[in-house]
Amino acid sequence: MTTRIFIVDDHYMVIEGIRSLLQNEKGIEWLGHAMNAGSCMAFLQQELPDVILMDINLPDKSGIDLCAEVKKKYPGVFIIGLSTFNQLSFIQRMMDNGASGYLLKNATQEEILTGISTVMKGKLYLSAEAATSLQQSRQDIPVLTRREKEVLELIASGMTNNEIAAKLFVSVATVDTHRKNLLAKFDARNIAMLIKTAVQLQLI
Amino acid sequence: MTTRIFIVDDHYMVIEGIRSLLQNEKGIEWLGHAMNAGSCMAFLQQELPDVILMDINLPDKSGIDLCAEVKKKYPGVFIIGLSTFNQLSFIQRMMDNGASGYLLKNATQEEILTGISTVMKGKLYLSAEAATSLQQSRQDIPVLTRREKEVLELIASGMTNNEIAAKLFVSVATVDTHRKNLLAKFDARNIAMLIKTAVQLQLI
DNA sequence: CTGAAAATCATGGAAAAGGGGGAGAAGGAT
DNA sequence: ATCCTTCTCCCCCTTTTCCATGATTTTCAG
Repeated sequence: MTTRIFIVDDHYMVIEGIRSLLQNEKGIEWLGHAMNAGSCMAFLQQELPDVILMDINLPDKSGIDLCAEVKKKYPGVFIIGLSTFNQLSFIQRMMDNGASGYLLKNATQEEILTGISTVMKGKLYLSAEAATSLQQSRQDIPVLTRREKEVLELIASGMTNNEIAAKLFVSVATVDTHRKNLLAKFDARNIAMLIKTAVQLQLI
Repeated sequence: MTTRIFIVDDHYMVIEGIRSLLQNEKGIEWLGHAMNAGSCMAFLQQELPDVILMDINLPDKSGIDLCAEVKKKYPGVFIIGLSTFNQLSFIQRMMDNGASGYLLKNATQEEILTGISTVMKGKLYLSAEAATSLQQSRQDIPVLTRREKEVLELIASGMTNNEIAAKLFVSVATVDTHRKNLLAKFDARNIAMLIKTAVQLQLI
């Protein structure tokens, strides 16, 4: 039984690397690649792979969103996230959206094959070396409400509470409350610390 | 005449991708790869390539620093930076340290070959699609003094002027001055905007 | 329909940042 | 020797953030 693989990554070198690593493997059929979310969705209408290797960063849409979209439309497809070591925090969100695991971009041929066969059995594949820091980061990512995200971005853009209140047509007190809640959720002492964390987690 | 290539990148998939793209090219000799700065320097003591393809992010040292180090010890080697599109601002710093050009990680085989042959002639290779945004970003990176960097990091860690002054054994007025200068250099309206920009430029 | 979560608003006070200006000392570079 | 940058320090005043505490209305899923 062969496993049909499709890859979505905007870096040609990575696509070529994986293709090269998998090309002589028995039981693996290479269906092709897409370099953005749009052409990925287009391809899936034609042909359905067993496993999709999906990068976190895509030009037109984040892999996190694309993952949710694909799983909603094609629940049977297994998705493996591709990430670099310093992107581990995003993988968690991808797995919350239905991904079955992730591979680091410095994975060896063996790890890739193990990952593919693991998720094909319906299990999760978590790279051992990274699983621990993932556990940690999982708790560290605050869950923000729609309004909080909005306020956070405006704060980061340099606006004061007054200006934000005017822009959102709410009172300053409301903005202040959101600000306070943001500080609490990020466990930050002040805005400087808040913004630093938020940018590093790419929430902004 | 063959060009001897060496690559430094901590992502195995990228190494494999480039190797695969270059392996059947005449005039290209593949010397091997390193996955960190240390083993790169070790390799260069044994054998000297004509061109090094070098990633920006390495586990033990930044490609920016490694680039300076290599060029100082082996001025004859040409270095091509490897970057993703959202890392363009760092490439400038790499080229200030002696790199002869850069390739995006979504470069095609043709672009890679063109890049290599261009730098071998002693010219700079700038990917056309990215050259413009590079020009722009070049000016946008503020040059900070040693003390300013120090203060910036402490601000980002959530400390107040008072605490920073105590930590650095200077008066609050001094810290305040640095803070003001930072705001001016980043053209930021307040700390939120400052920190956001600084983190995005990876100055923190 | 009904909780729980989210969004809204408020008061008041202490702490910190922002904005303008000025100025002396230390060090390096030419 | 002189210039320039950096680092240091000061004053005054306004704005904004931060903290504590409490409360009402919306929204939305079970």
